This record gives sequence, C-alpha cells and structure tokens, in this order.
Amino acid sequence: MSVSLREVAARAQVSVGTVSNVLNRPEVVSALTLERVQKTIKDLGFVPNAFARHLRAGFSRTLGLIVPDVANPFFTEVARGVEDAASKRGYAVFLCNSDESVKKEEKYINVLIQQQVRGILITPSNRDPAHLEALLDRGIAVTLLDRETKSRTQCSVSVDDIRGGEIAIEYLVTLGHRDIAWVCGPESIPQVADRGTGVTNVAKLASISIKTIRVTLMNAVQGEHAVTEILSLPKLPTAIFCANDIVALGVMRGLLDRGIRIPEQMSLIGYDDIAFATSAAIPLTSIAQPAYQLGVASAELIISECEKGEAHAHQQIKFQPKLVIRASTQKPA
Amino acid sequence: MSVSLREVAARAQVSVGTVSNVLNRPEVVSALTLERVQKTIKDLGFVPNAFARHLRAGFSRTLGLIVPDVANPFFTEVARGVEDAASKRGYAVFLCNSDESVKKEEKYINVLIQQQVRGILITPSNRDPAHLEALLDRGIAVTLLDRETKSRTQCSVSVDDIRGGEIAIEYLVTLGHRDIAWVCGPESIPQVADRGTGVTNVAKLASISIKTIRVTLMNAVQGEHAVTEILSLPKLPTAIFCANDIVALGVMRGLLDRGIRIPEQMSLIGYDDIAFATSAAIPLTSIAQPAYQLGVASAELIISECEKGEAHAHQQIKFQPKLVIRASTQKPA
DNA sequence: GGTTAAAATTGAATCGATTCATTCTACATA
DNA sequence: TATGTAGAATGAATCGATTCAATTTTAACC
Repeated sequence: MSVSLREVAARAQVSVGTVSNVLNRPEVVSALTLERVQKTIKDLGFVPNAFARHLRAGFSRTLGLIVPDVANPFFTEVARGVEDAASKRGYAVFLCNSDESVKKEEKYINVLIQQQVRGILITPSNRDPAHLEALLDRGIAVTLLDRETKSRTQCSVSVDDIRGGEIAIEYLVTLGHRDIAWVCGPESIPQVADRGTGVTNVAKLASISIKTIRVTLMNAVQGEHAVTEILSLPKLPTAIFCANDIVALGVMRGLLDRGIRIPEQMSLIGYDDIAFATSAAIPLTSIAQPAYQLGVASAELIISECEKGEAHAHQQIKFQPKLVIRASTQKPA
Repeated sequence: MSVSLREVAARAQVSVGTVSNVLNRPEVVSALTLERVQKTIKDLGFVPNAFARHLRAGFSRTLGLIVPDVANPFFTEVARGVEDAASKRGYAVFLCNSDESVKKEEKYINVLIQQQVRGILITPSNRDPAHLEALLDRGIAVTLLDRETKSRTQCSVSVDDIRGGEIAIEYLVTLGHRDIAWVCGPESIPQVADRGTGVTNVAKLASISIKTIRVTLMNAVQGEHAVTEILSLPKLPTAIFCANDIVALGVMRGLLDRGIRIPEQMSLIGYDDIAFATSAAIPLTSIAQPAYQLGVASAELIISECEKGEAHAHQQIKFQPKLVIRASTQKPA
C-alpha cells in the first residue's frame, strides 16, 4: 500500500534513524548519504505518515476552526485568512460549521480532540464558553475568534462591535435620522449583543429611542420577515440598521417588494461589508470588518502559542470597524 | 497531559484489551465491567487518540475536500453538503482552497496524504487530472466533484454543464435574442469549457453567432472589466450570458455604472444561482445547480467506496441544471 | 602509525490503541 | 467430583516515525 520509512531505509541501505534525520535534521547527515536517501524517497514516492510522526511527538500540526456559518461570506473570508496563514506555517485546518448550535459545537470539539488538533480557533455559540477551558488541560490551545475574552488563559481576536454599533447610529443621527429600527438576532450571540450596546449608547446620547426588532436566525428570509414587523410599528422609522449584511439584504428585498424606495423613503445599513453588499439592488452602506486579517491574526496567534509554549503571552487583539458609505443611506425625507 | 487508554485500564483494574473492547466491541464485555470501565472513561475524560487508533488500523476517518474557491457561495454550499454528510458518518473533513492553482492543489494533495485521509473529494484545476490516479495506489479514494470523468477507476458527481449552457442560450433565443455575448473564464476550466460547448451547440442550431469574451479569473472585478470589451464590440449584443453568478454580478455593476438598463437594454444570465442572485440590483436570472446535493452525494459516494472496498462499484452521478427566471432577462428591445 | 576528537550512523525503545491467540472463570452436565 | 464449553479477560505484538545513547567511521594531528 503505502511506503514506510523502513522500506526507504532498506532500499537506500541505511538505518531508519538516518532516513529520519534526512527528513528532520538534514544537516547532520553527510552530503552523499543525504542525496542517496532523498533520491530513494522520491523514487518510492514516500510521504511520511503524519499519524506515526505525531503519535511519537505527542502533538500534531493541525488546527480546528469552528465558525457559526461558513455560508456567510464574512466567515468565509475569515476562514481563508486562517487557512492561508496556517498553511504558510505548515499547519492543516479542519473547518467546522456549528450552525450556531451549542450541540453541534460540542460535537465538533470532540471530533477535534480525537483528531488531536494542536489548537482550536472558535467563534463560540454560547455566551459563556467555560467548557473551552477544559481544552487547555488537554494541551489544546484555544483562541477566540471574532469574540473578546476577559479570561487571561486564552488569546482572542475580535472587532470592536460596540464601537461598530455606535458608528452606524452616529452616522444615521448625523444624517438627521431620529426614528431608527435596529434589526438584530438572538441576544445570546455576543456580537449581536455588543452591537446592540453600541446602538443603545448612541441612542441615549442623542436622546432618541430606537425600536428593536429581533429575528431568530441571521439569514435573508428572516430579514424579509422583519419588514412586516417594521412596517407595523406605530411610528414608521426613517432608517434601519441590521445586525449583518445578509439580514440587511433580506430587509432590502422586503422593502423593495413593498415599493418602498431606498434610500429616499428608508435608509438601510448593514454590518460586515461582504463583497455582495456592492452588488445589491441598492449598494449597501455597511460597517466593514477586516475579516481576512482577523483570520490571519488568529491563526498566527494560536500557532505562536502552540510553538512558544510557556513563553507565549496571551493577547487580546481588537480591530476597529469602519463605516463604508454607499447608496442605501441618505438624509431623511 | 492527555489520558491514555492504559491509564483507564489501570484505574478500572482491567487490561488494555478490555478497555479497547469497551470502546469498539462492547457486546463482548460483561455488563458489570462495561459499566465500570465506562464510568472510569468519563471520570478521567478519556478521548481516544485518533492517531494511535488509525496508525494501527492503517486508515483514518478523515476526508479531504479541495475546491477552487470557498469564497464562491456555490462551493460553500457544496462544502456544507459534504460536511453534513461526512459528519453523519463519523468522518471529519479538511477543507482546502486551491484558488484554481495547480501548484496549490498539489501542495494540498501532499498535505492530505500526510494526514492520511481516507479519501479526497476534488474539483481539479487542470483538465487532465492524471496525477490523481497515483492516489489510488496509496489507498486513498478519489471522487471528482463538479466534474465528470471517463476513467472508471473513480467516482464522479457533476452537473450537466453542456446542458446548462444550452438551456441558457435556448432561453435567450426563445425570447428573441440573436446577438449574444458569452462571458467565460479560462478554457482550461472544464466547467467553463462545457458550458461553452452548450452555448456553441445551440448557436449552431439557431444559426446565430455568439461573441466570446474571456476573463482570466472568475471574479466580480473581472466581470466589470469585461463590460468595456462588450461595449466595444462592432455589434452590441442584446443579451449576455456569464459563466457564473459572481462574474455576472460584476457585469451587472459595469452595465449599471454606464447607465445601461437591465433588462430593457440588455438581458443578463448568470450561472450557479447563488443566494445573492436574488438580492442583486436586478434579481438575476440564472442556471441553478443542486450545490448542496452535489456535496452530499459526493461524500456518500466516497465513504461508500472507502468502506465497501472491492465491493464498491464506481459511479458517475450527473445532476441536471435548471433555469431560474428572474428580472434580469426579457425580450430584446 | 597511533591517538583523539568530531562527524556520521545505528537500532532498540517509545508513543497509544488495536488485535488475537491464549488463559481464566463460571456453570452445566455426566 | 470430573469434564466440557461458552463467555470474559488478558497482554504481548503491532502499526510507522522519532529519539538518543551507543557505536562506527572519518579526519586531523603529532
């Protein structure tokens, strides 16, 4: 079936130890032997068995990445960043999709433990990720992704979601809006909660009141449904801020279907600034997050933790969101 | 660090063989012992080391999935299908992104060999995936994804891209269009080539000539660039068919920027029917492919191949594409 | 040629779960 | 009491790469 190091050794007339040295410490092998063994490796098409290697070493060069929804372009970008950075350092990545379900998340964590991953990058589904601490005892590093932690036993890479919420509402207020609806997902999602906090902060300062519409899932269909609720509000808002772009695109569709003009009759802001925001019916104003950077930073952080061990200092990296103005917002009528 | 089976055995006062039996053949263990050992496993938080297990077994329960672009929602959907199906059967999946580069693809194949994956699902970047045959000698099953194969040593799951190209042009011709532009990617991408064949087939039948615009990468920016080329055509087409939705969205933006109205002045069809096609500036008519199904089918196929071994009969599954009509197409002016 | 230090090579032990031939137990039957 | 048998439990050998103490080879010098 597959060629083992032992066979290479036999064929090249050297010991297994030497072949191992050729692979891992070529500098201690004589030039002649090195060349001969390398040729044999090539001839036989030998690829070392990562299982055996890591079984002995006690750890692997694989990472796990658990995100709530790969179908969301924001997380796809994050995943690309993680992958690129990991692959550059010789790490392979298991990508898992928790679908915002705590149960699925736990299942995947177990799978990843079995696979002996060296570290797990996770955007946890529940607010209090205490169960993650247990991983550390297993020697598995954990870095929170798109989520801040107060715990000093983990790294985290996040974007300032409170500030993001603030920026959005500040911008709308500056435009002159005073009746604003905030379409958000479950309070249990920390990103949503934080953006909501930002919304409230600014609302207080500007002494306006903001209507909260809560959807159960952050997808386009739910966004479309939210429109009905918005339109039945006692006082019609002049602007809508959505917890992410996907929901915003749903809301947009709902509004346009009912003949409501954007931005003339209703301004609309999303969150994430996914690539498709530009191609939307009305190019969508949004709060941009450095998704790819988020992925890269988190992968580098966790790999550094894996390799430096004790010498590693846990870090909390926080990126800043940015307002990207497009056609879906303007002054209220 | 991590608890080994040996420690469980010691603590439960049984032999390692018995613990192993508890895990893999509980029916041969007496009820009393079974319970005691299971309790110990729980107490100690023991999770079997997949490396050691698979090293001995000679194979793993992991699959590799190599796609040209995870950022493309079509492939994201495929990946979800693969993941769901694999996870249901207890398999973990490495997701790799080849970026349409043969070099990256080869690099990932090597990584996957090292990780001892049981099978690889791949949408190959080059047309003649001869190098994949070599994987079979390693005992790694290979299933082509979104790509047909004539080779009877592999399974394949694909969508009839020729038919897809035909459907699109047939529809445009039926509407009355006779001047059509076909915006496609590199000829080296088989899906593109096949769709092109479909385009040509129908063009011949209807005796119309179709202008081919080739972009180097299948992304929105390239689509936008293609518009310049289209508009400089000696005879302006009345309809454009794009090789995928992402490119189509780019073309749409390019057209709208220049004040060309869709569909009044120009009809536009995409391919893939990604979720965002609905939310586009002009909801996009597209050729739908059962992406999720594609993923599920391919994962089930390869797992069946892995587990049945010789008894497995290689299959070529082919799905049919479907026309989804939205607002971006109508009769020519 | 002899001595010694440095360089190169060797190969048995190891990682942890599985396998399977062997041993042990319990219990029914002669 | 002796015998047979099914059921349960055992533990050494195994998978393949790595490690490292021990050994062999090479080079350098007097």
